[in-house]
Amino acid sequence: MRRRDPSKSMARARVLDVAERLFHERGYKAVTMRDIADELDIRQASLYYHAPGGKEELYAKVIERSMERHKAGLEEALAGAKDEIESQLRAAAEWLLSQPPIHITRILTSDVTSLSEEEGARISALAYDSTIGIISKVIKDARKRKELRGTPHEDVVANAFLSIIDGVWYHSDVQDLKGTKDKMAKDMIKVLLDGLRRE
Amino acid sequence: MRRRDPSKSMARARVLDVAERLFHERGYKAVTMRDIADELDIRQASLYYHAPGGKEELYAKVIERSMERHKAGLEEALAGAKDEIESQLRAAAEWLLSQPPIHITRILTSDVTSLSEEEGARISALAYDSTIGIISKVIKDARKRKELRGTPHEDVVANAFLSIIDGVWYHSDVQDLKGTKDKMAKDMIKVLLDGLRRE
DNA sequence: ATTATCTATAGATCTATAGATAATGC
DNA sequence: ATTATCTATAGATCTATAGATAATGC
Repeated sequence: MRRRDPSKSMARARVLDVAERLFHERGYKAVTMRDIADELDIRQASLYYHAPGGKEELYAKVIERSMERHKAGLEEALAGAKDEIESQLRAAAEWLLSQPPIHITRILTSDVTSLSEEEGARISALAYDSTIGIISKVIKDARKRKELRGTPHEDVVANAFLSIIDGVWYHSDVQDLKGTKDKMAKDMIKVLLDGLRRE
Repeated sequence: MRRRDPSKSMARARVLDVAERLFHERGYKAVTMRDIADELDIRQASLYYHAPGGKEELYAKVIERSMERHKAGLEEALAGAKDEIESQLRAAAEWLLSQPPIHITRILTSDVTSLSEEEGARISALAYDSTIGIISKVIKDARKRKELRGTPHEDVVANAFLSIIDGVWYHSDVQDLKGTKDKMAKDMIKVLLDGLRRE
């Protein structure tokens, strides 16, 4: 059984890593194949050895991998948390802050509009399921346990939660804010939860 | 005194309106001069009569105008509100929901990185001052009045507030959620404030 | 033979300019 | 003359393919 699948090689993984970082940072259209090749210190054309499907397929593969990792990471974090909303959101935040920011709103509102309709719909659904959908369910379940009041809609709360994490990343990057990202996230979760608990 | 400044004409205003809508919706790189011209039903080259400075300058002008309008809109809304945080945030939300979503995070993290360093820094500062900066000050002032507890950092809270408004736009667009945008925003503000009030 | 690069280049797209055309207003 | 378009096109950038080259592993 010869291992000849280039999808398993180290070089291939490096390509995906670099592409993922750039696509997440700047978005689909703002990243060129040359940008990715430059970071890898190879020629632009050489990139097609690892990404024979072209840019759109590379983006799709990158986002798929990233979203599957986030889905697994979030589910694992939640499995390790107590059956209680604060413990769960803290665990989710801890996972999210261990990864670069995902800018999920930009993916859903901007990036996917540059893809084919089919691919865009697929990526949208996957990105939603792996992030907003997971947190949304956590909120829903906490409401079933009567831990939280019944409003606003779970998806809006989940989106707020994820945007807050991205915001923590942004503000800890551009400003020299006292306190770590973890502290900022913890404080912000406390605010969100105290608000959600009032009836 | 002949009025010969094309910046005052109706056609010019239409160009800015269309460009603003597209740039806000998709971001700088995902919008081409042809996209804008197509929407205006003119040839791509004709666009340069109204935008002689080219794409980057058009983007800058569009964002400037949009940000100045938001700054004025927010300040006016706040001036008409009671000297009390809930009234102020509701007024700000009402203004923001009267306008298309701004996706401020995408502007700050993605769009500006495609501009020249100078222009990017200028647009970043302006976008911040006109949105996050305004709300941040509202939070700060409410803390001085002891209406809110002292944590988390105002900018993180302000960013969360604006992201929540964008999220309300997104979820009311893609889903058929019961309840209006205003109701969703009002509920979410209540949550945020109840959380911020606990000490 | 396989893996991973390279050079060269085609073709599409995108930004931008030059100069012509037509309508309107002094 | 001014305003607002148009056609034609240059030049840059971007995606993608073809085919050569070199190193490594059976």
